Amino acid sequence: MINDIDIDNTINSGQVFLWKYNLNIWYGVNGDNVIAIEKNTNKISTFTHQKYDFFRAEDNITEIIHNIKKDKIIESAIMSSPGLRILRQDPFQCVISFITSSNSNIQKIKTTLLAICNKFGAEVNFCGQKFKLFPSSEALANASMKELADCGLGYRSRYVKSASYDIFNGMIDLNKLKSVDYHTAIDQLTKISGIGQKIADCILLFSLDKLDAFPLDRWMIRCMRKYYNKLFQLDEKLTWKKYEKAHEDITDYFGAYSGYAQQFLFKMERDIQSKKWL
DNA sequence: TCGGCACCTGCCTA
DNA sequence: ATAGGCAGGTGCC
Repeated sequence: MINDIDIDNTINSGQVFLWKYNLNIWYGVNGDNVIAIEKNTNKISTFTHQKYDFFRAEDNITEIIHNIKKDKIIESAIMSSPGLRILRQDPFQCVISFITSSNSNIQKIKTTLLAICNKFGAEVNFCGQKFKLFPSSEALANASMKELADCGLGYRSRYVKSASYDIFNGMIDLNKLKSVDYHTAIDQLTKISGIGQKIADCILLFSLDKLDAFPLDRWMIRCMRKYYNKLFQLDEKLTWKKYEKAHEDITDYFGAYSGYAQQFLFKMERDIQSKKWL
């Protein structure tokens, strides 16, 4: 239920970038919607009023935690971020967000995504404030390389443009990926230029309901090597095959909700290293 | 397959 | 304060 969710822990766990905090309320852009949630009361209001469980309040968190709690390490990760949830984001925004995230950092990702919204997104009024919505795939597919580069995308500009085009013209149907299994979905997503295994895992976990996705980024690889070197052997740098193998071993261990385990561990490790969030 | 390397550029740190 | 290295990877050879 919604009151079990800790908004600070959830927003500040590296899943989303277009959120800001003001006067006890968190505001976030999600596709063509803006979501406001009051801290402490967790009272939600949205721009479009559409019914959409963004915070995954309907997840049976008790069962999920019971499932993933396999050892002392994950147990302490769960304890240190109570109320942390996986979010259910707008798929297209999620795709662009994580293409943008490659070889970058949270602060810069946020700056770049804000620039993209400012340049291409529709302006709306909500809660007495102005917001820029996330642009459509059509808008970004038609953007010029210079316009995209001006947002700070750098060499990722062409990835954003071609991914937007692939999605706009229907070559990739993101919503359809919600109803296929993990492997089918990851095969489809990694066809998109600029999306490798790690970014595909993020998209699957954060927007396409694949709770068994376990993104293995630099931080998670470091984390698994630090705490789980007895259980899994993974190199600093993973080849395609080694990523697949590690992912399989890890999800065999943590189970169907491995993605939640990943999020707790990721959050814990970044907090230990005092890394900044939003 | 695997390993090595280039890559935009804003942010952070020494 | 300011220059230089680095950052939640990926594609290409």
